[in-house]
Amino acid sequence: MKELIIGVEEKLRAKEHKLTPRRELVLRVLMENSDKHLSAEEVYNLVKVKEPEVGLATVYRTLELFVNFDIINGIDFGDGRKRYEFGAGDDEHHHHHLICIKCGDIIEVDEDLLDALEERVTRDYGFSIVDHELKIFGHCKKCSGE
Amino acid sequence: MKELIIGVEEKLRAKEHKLTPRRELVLRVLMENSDKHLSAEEVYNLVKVKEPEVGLATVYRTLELFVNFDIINGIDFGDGRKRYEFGAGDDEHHHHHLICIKCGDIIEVDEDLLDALEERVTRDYGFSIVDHELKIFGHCKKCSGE
DNA sequence: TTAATTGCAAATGGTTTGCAATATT
DNA sequence: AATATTGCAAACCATTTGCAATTAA
Repeated sequence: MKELIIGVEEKLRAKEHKLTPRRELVLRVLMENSDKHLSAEEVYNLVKVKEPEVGLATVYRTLELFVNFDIINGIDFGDGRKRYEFGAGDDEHHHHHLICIKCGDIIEVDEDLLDALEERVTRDYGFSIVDHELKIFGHCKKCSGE
Repeated sequence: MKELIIGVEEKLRAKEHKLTPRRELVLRVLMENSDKHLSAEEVYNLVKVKEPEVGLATVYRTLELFVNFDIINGIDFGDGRKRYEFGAGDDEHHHHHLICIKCGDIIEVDEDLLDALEERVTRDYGFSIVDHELKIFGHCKKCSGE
């Protein structure tokens, strides 16, 4: 926990930005919910529990800042709002999402299963890959068993 | 061309909907640009060339209708608006997209390269797959050669 | 004291909706 | 006549932005 916060602080300071109390609050909420994929408004509501004075715009600006610093990244699960998760960091380790279309649960698949596919795309299409995003929709174990 | 239109008409009629002149106009624009991924507003502008009286809401409603009838599907390429393409139809044949982050070009990859991966997800996560969506971001051949 | 951060309210932009007018069955 | 479709303008909703007040270097 603590180390992560310090890590973020250093990351920001390295480019002349700071981890203000408000930003740290946002970071803490993200950390405490790293198993979820919170939307900006959900972060806002959770931040407000700790500090009711914080404005929604600040949350949006902080999330944008964190995205730009590769601390988190934003994903779109098709529900009309961006959601955030801690990024894979600099090590380019991607992960994928299984989205249950019944209960809305999101299951993370940590292994990167696309290596073979990426090779082919690179070779056959002359396309140099920077990033990818795989979403698999279906029914999770719980929801398919009924 | 003609056959596709008739096919759509039958598809709609089967569930008591009709292919009105306005809807056929939208369909024609989509067909004439099936190599692109038009947004609602782009469709609207192209429809207006043929028939300036058409309203934007009609275009949105028509696109929604076509999506519900599995004639087209909407995808989000991360540029803040939905884009549309003819669906794979009933045969469940998926395809993927390579998105050039420099020129914005979208290259379709017709083969479904995810079979092995899907098997693993089904087996290891007990997740029964309904659909998937793979977007690969990077530089296309043209843009990486400079 | 100069620049960055913040809260608020207003603006934005893609999309949806209420409603009255029009067209279809 | 009863129902579906359409255009228009207004509403919606997540997100962004202008600005004045506050805070930090």
